[in-house]
Amino acid sequence: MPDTSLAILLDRFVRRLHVAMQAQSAAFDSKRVGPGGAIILLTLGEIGEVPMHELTTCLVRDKSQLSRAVQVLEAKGLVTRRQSETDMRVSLVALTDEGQDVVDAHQSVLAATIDEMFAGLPEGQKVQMHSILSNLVGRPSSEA
Amino acid sequence: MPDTSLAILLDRFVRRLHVAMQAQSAAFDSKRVGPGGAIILLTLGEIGEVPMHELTTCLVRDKSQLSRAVQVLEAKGLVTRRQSETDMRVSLVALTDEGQDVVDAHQSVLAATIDEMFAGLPEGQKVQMHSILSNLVGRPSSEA
DNA sequence: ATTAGATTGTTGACTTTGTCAACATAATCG
DNA sequence: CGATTATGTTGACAAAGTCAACAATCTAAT
Repeated sequence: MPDTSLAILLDRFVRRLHVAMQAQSAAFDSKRVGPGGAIILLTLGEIGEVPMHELTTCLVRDKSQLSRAVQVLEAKGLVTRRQSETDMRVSLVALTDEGQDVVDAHQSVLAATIDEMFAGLPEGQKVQMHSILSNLVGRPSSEA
Repeated sequence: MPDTSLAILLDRFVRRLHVAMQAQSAAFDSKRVGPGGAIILLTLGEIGEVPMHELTTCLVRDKSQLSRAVQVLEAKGLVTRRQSETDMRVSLVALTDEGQDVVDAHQSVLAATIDEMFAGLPEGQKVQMHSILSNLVGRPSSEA
């Protein structure tokens, strides 16, 4: 059994989670941030105010992509940006109160959806998976 | 610790795997099928000849998306399509020999890449993750 | 101190993925 | 048979990702 199947299963799981969320999106994504905006907000909710370039390594996405996405979130009043005082280049992104509300809404639905997917299987597998993933990518692990 | 972090870690892992593969793609993706084509071919390699609609449930993607993607793969000579004899609507998709070669190439690189990502952590976590994912989405699980 | 180089973030232009509705054909079921 | 449902294709679009160029700023070497 090649590792390939792990990749396939992984893709399938992610995809299922994705469609499950999309199916409910009308009900909870009041600000219409979509999956793309949601992951940014959720990340900000976890790590607090961060410079853009740290966001790009956290989310493993191109800086241009995040630059634009954050602009949209800012326009919706969900995040703020301010210039760092020690380095004029970096702009620090943080959730607004309104952004935090969106995070809360997404979190509860997401948690429920994940719980449901894990519902049928042996206790503790969710925690186990969390632990493995945490080992895999929990740390920055930049190879630069 | 909300389940949200599981989703974030999951996204990060998938993304890392993705960029790791992309970084090597020039070296092994000789037919330029890209990630989108690759997952189709790999799936076909695992389950053999299947009707289109089964592919869509396996890959959890829109039928239109797969319809077009398969057309491209067919044009490249990597898959064949033939009409089912028992149901004139369904078209069965299967790998060609050339398609199998592409699958082999992708599999070895993918397996090596995954191995490397799991390299630092305790033995057996890869198998454990495979098992959990298999429990989660291994079966068709259509709720229709 | 000045200049060469690297870092940070933005923008432009583009490709790939994903989504949704309309449609033609074929099967199924009353 | 006729109504409905399933299968796959196409059109039209939206979202996500990629790559290169750029201005501004910091860093470090001379």
